[in-house]
Amino acid sequence: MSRALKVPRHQALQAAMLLFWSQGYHATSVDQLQAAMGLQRGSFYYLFKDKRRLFLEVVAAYKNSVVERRRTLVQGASSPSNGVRLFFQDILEHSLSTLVYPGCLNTNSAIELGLFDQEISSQLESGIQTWEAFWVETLTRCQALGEIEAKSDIHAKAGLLIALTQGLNVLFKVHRDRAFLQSVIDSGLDFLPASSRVTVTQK
Amino acid sequence: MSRALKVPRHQALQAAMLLFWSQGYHATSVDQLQAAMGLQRGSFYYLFKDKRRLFLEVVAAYKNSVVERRRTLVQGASSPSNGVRLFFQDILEHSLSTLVYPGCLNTNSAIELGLFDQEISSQLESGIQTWEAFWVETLTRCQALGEIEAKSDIHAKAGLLIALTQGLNVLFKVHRDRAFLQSVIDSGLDFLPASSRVTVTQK
DNA sequence: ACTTTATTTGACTATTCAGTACAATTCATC
DNA sequence: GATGAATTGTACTGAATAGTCAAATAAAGT
Repeated sequence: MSRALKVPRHQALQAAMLLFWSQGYHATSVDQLQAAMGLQRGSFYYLFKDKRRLFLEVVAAYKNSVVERRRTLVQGASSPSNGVRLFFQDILEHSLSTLVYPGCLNTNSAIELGLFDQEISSQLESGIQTWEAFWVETLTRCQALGEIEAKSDIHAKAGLLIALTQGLNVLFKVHRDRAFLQSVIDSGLDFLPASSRVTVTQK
Repeated sequence: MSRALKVPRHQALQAAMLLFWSQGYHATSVDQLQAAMGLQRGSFYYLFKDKRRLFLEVVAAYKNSVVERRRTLVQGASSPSNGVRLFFQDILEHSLSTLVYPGCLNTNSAIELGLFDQEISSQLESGIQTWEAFWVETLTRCQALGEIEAKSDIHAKAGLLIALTQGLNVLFKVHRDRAFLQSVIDSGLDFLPASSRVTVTQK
């Protein structure tokens, strides 16, 4: 029964994600969203209830695409500390390659929408906490392998990685200079063993 | 000749600053601004041309109040490295004491308004660059006094301080736990001599 | 072919928004 | 206390906004 969707939901969500990412929540109108998603007014509201709900879905979609991709990148690295370095390398490449989708949709939105909406905020905050937990886990693996000192405060370092991630988003606005940004990253990661130590590969 | 202003300009600007700071640019309407500033429609536009121009003035006012205060704090410290620590201590106190004006108006706005307005963006970016230059200068003084290693990459560390500042803004959203935040700051500043080394005071 | 149900369409509403117009008011100066 | 420019109050405009609705359409099952 019934008729197929003209535009697949995931595709429409992806378009909305890019728009919110590049412009923020308030600066993005339903008209713009519609157009980018290839939907008419009615379909938009039929499919996504309203702008606010759409945004919540977009945040979830962001988690399942961008965030998951980076998580996989870290986990697939030859060692946890190389995973951390790869993560920041990926951020660097991403940011140098686009002016349009700067930083992280999650944290950008957390800053823009701080007190604006309870549900949205808590969604965004949970995204940040997820990262933090992931860093704690990754750094614990580093520690177990002796890649960082046993006495290191893992939670503090995890917080520092979050801070570095977000801090880079701001630096990118001012410097599009790879060498400089690389030096900031290296400096921030100097508690890790010197880069790309080749670890024992599996037979 | 003529009549005095009902509300002094600096006072109106201060009110506008707090509103923009807590809500961001787009989420703040002229109606709200008017009300907070104690002005009627006509006076608002008479005194501040329009919302956009007001915002530019607010950014300038922010520089002359909040930013200058912190700069003075750093410069008045017993040593440059203690100045850096004092700066982050001040940020920590500020953030723990208010939920309403989170982070830095300057960088928050840079993120919200990235591609929205050329003039505003370049104003905000110059604010970031000013800080960076200030950190370079401060760290150079540290180096001259032997507080940090001679071979340290000052520019990278300056970038790191900017990143740490901004990164904390995001962490504050999730953790209002002094001990944790303090540990992140300490961890980020561990290239400085251990805190509050009492330096030779002037006679 | 007909019915059912999901989707699409585009016109419509009501509200909020930034910004304007201009008359009324105030007050330092003459 | 009259003058006139600087300030204020308020009603207005037009554009953009988010969101609604009901009729039109397409597919799938009977």
